Amino acid sequence: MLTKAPRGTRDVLPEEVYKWHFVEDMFRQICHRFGYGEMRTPAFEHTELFQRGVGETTDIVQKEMYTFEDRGGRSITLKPEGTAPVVRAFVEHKLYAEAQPSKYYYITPCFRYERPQSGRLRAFHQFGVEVFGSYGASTDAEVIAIAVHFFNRLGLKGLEVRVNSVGCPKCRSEYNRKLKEFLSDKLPDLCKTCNTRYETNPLRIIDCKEEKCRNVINDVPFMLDNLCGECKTHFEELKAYLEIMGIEYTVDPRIVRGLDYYTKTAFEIVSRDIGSQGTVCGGGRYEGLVEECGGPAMPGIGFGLGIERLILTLENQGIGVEKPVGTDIYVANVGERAGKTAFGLVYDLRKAGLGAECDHMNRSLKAQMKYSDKLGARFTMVLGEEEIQEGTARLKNMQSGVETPVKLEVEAIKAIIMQIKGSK
RNA sequence: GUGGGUAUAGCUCAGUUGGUUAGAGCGCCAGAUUGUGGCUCUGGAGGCCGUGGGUUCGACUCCCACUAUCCACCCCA
Repeated sequence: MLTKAPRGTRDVLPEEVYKWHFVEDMFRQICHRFGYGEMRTPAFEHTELFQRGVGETTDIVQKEMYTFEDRGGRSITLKPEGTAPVVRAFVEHKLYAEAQPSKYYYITPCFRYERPQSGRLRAFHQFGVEVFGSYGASTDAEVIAIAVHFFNRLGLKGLEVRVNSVGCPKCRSEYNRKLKEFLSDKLPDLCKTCNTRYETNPLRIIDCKEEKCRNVINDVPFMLDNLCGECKTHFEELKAYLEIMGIEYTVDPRIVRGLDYYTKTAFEIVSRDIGSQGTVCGGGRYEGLVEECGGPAMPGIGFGLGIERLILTLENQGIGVEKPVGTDIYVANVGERAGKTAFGLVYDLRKAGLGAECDHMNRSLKAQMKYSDKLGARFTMVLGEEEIQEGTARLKNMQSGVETPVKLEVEAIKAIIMQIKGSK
């Protein structure tokens, strides 16, 4: 136990963390370009926020939350998703008083108690964006565009954008009635979870994967075909805006997000390269959530994007991320006095902004050379009595093997190294 | 919560119908004449064979349980 990370969690070690840096930097850059500001919220919130926000009938709230009582007797929950906390912060800081729309992005860990499998962890990470205050479908399209552009910039291929509309409270209750009517005499043919759904959330039945249910669902009326005028217009506009940007998509009337708060637009972006948990990005519009969380009646729209799934897709598509070279120069030493000199020089080089390294293991020169090679150092310099006496040494370019004489001064060494780095 | 697979060195994996000192490749460390890496060669360190029971003269090998892990369902990112 002591030496094992808890089930469903993973360590990201230095040998792969550069991939995380790469996607994080890219995501930040793109969000800033689209006019989104970063929001950081705590890893945990009051349990009630998720019960109200995510919805009592959802699997997440019913059986997947990490909930505990803190020492002050409060019920606390590790965040299972990113939207509710951002909504809470938006309301708490009265950001609705600012000029609208308000646009935010976040990078956050999330926690859900589930059976781990490929692309599914108990502690995982999400990129996300949320926009508040805009009813227009152009906003929905912009949000989708962020994700699409992000994936394109990373060089991902074969991702499919699927869009749907799940209607608003008005047309959905109408539709639910129609749906229940349609299903009323078919209940015995549905699975047991769907029989529960029939009462709690009939919309979810059309998303069921059970064989027996699918047969029934085949000619079920879709929400998409029963939208009210407003929702219908909104969906048509969304598609038009996507076309303006040249974003390819498919309409999938079966998309039903598992979070209760979605209205109108629901979408997902799916990868075929990472096994059965293929949804890399999922989101939609939520017009009642801000009010539900104690704020003014104000719409929102956003998405969550799974970072582990994203990196999995990257790897499975063979997209290499260049591993940054950390060590510009390795200073090897021969003899004890040289060891001290090298140690001091390395500190000076680091202060001057270079990645520098020296021996800590009392190794032979040969072993130090090997080590320098393993570090991937751009240059290696050997310091011995002779070099110290003369105040000059040779800088060996580890790729070409060429040695260049250089004065033992930080600026002189840096000049040569920067020349090579700059040309890369 | 349900189902299936797997568990041997740091990593990837061999391991005979159960038989005595458990192997390989990679990695790590050290050497191959004086102060120079990558290739090659030699040597070395490193295993409660996931944990606990059972069968047996004897278990890495067979049986059971537990745990972990992987994959799928479910759900979702």
